[in-house]
Amino acid sequence: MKRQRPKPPLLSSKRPSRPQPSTPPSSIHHLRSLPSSKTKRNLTCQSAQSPPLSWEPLNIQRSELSLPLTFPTGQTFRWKQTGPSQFTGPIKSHLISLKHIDGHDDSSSGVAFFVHRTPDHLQAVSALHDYLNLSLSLADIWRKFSESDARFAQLAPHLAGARVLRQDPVECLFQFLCSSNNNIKRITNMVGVISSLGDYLGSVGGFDFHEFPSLEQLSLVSEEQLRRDGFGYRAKYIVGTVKALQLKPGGGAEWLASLRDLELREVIDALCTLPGVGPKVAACIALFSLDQHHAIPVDTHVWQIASRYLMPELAGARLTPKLCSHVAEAFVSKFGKYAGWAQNVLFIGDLPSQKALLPSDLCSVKETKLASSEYEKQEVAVELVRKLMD
DNA sequence: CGGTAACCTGGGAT
DNA sequence: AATCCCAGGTTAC
Repeated sequence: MKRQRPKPPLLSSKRPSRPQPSTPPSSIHHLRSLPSSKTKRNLTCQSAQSPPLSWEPLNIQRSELSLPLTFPTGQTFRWKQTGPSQFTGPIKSHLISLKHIDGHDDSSSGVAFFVHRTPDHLQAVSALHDYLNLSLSLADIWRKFSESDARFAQLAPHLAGARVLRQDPVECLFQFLCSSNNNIKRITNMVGVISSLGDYLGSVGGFDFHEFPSLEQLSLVSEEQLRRDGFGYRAKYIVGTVKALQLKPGGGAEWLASLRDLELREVIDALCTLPGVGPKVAACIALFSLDQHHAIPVDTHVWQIASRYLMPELAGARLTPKLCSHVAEAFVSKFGKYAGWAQNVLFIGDLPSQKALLPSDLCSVKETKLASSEYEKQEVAVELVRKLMD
C-alpha cells in the first residue's frame, strides 16, 4: 500500500526475523511458474514444507468465482491486485495468489491458486476452500434469486461469480470498524496500517502482506498512534473493541467464533455491544464471517437499491434506523435464506467502480439533487412509511 | 424512545 | 479560494 505522505513508523512494522525456510532453492521450472509481479526481487516467501510451489487448479468454474467481483468489492480490504487477472492475499498464516485461467467458455475457464508461503500446504488448501465458501454453490443459490426478482435476473448475467467470502471473524470485525462513514480507498489504507501489526508473511507485486494481528498484537497500538495514522474518531473504536474482547471469558477470538452458532438477532445484538459497532457494521461481520447468510447490511447503497426496486414507496425518504430494519426484512422475505448473497450482488451492481460491466440501460442513475418540489415528495414518502409500519 | 448533530479525513463538486 | 457534500455509520444528546 503506497501512502500519500510520510508516516511515522508503526510499532511493529519491522519484519520479524523468521527462520529461513529449510527448502532448497526453487528450480528454474519453478521460477518460470511464479506469479507475475512487477518486482521479482520481492518474491521472498516459499512454502516451508510440502512441495507444490506452483500454480494449481481450483476445481471450479468462473461462474462460481469471479476474482474481480469478489475481492475488490468491499467485503475485504486485505487483497491486492498483483496481475492482470490475479489477486494476492493472506488467509490465516498462508499467503496465496489466485488468478483466472482463460478458456473458450465457462466450463473451460476457471481459477488457479499459488501458495507463496504456508506452514503446511494441505492446511493452506483447506483454509482457501473454507475462506472462499466453496461448499456453497453459487449456481444453486442464484437460481432462486432470479426466479423471485426481476432486477436480480437482469443483473446476474453481468456479475457472475460474485461470491460471499467466509472470513475470520476477528479480521472481519476490525476491517469493518474502519468502514464507518468512510470511503473504500481510505478504509484500505487503514486496514493496511492495522494489518502491519501482524506477523510478516511476504511480499508479492510490491505489496507487503501480514497475517492478521492477534488481539494481543492489536492491544499494543495506542489510540494516539492510530490517530496519527489517520484513523480519526475510529481510533477509539479500535482500542475500545480490543479491550472489550480481551475481557470476554475464553478470549475474544473464541467469543466471536462462538457467535456462528447463534441466531442472527442474537449475533447482531452481541456485536452491537462493542464500541463502534452499530447495526450496519454488525450485519457486515455477520454476513462476511459468521455464516449469517441472511444478514443484510443496510447502508446508503442498499437503501438506494431498496427504494428504487424493492420498495418504491420509500423513494425520497431518509435513512433512519427504524426503516433500515424494514428494508432488511424486505430483502429476506424476497430472497430468503441467502438474502445476504443477493444483497451483495445488487450492491456490487450499484458500485460506481463496477458500472463498466453493465449495459448502460441497467445502470442505476443517481438521483440528481432534489429540486424544491422534491421536498414535498419526501414528506409524502414519510407519510406512506408511517402507514406501512402500522 | 425517535430524531439530530457531531465526529476525523480527503477528494470532488459548487 | 472557500465551502459544501459525500464516503458501505455510530454515538451522544
